[in-house]
Amino acid sequence: MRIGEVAAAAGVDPQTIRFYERRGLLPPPQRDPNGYRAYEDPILPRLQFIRSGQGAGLTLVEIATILDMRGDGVMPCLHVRDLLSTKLRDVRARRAELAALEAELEALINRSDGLNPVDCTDTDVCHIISQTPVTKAPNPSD
Amino acid sequence: MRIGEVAAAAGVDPQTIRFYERRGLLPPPQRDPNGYRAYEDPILPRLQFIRSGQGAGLTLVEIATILDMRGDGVMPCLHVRDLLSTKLRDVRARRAELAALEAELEALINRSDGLNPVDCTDTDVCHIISQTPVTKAPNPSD
DNA sequence: GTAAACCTTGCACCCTAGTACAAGGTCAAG
DNA sequence: CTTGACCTTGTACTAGGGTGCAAGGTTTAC
Repeated sequence: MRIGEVAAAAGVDPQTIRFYERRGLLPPPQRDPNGYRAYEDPILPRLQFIRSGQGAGLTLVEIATILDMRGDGVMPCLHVRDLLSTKLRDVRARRAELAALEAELEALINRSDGLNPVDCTDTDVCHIISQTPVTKAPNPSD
Repeated sequence: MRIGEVAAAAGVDPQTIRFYERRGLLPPPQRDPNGYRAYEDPILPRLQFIRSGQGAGLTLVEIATILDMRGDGVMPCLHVRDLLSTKLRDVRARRAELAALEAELEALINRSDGLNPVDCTDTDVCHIISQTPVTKAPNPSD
């Protein structure tokens, strides 16, 4: 199979496949005499696995470590459990941060209902925000 | 005040102040004869406002739009309410995504308790993950 | 006079997961 | 023969919020 066929079958862009190869998630394939990449069927489950890993919130680097263990003949199960547990902790922590931010935003919006624009002072760029506690709330798209 | 004093007073790095200036969050200050930035006192509440905005989950670009409105003599209150409402929607959506991911991770981990490493097949890089639905769950650090 | 501590500019780099583009090679159809 | 669709490589770019470094100028303390 050529890269375009693989890409179409997996639902990704050919560029993404080359990108995964550079990142070590896909092994360098055989080449046709003209230099085109020539893939074997097992590439498809491998791409599927990468997507599943992403679905579980793993980064490409983390997925690569799993793939590398398999490549070295090591069962990655325990490593995967570790990764997933860590990820779960991260997700919970992030959710808690976002819950705090959500409450903060609600409070700000509610409070702004009672404020009048004319009360804005110059030093106080905007009185809706200027009372906000300086907690290090990361951006929602962080 | 020189940049180092402002930085110390605001609790940020001098480089950060220059960075904010380049990004349009701080106006280009006066210069001493030697070329050093010479700040006036109002720089401090402005830096404070930036930190408050960040605490409310706003990006530097969003904070800059608020500051620009004030600079143009426009009351940014309505704009700020819009930003905060949008941000609140984003945060809620992100929280929902993370809740789904959390449930997914819990399911994966629970299921892995009943799995035996020897059941891993070759195509199935790791049977814990390979059943994961391919939902586009962004990474928790997104 | 000299060393430390400050200031200036501009540029590169970090992270993630790609996407876009340029310049060229290859292959099949008409 | 040419057009179009495919392939190759390498490079740069995106967002976000800075951080780090190099190479130089200035000021302060001793």
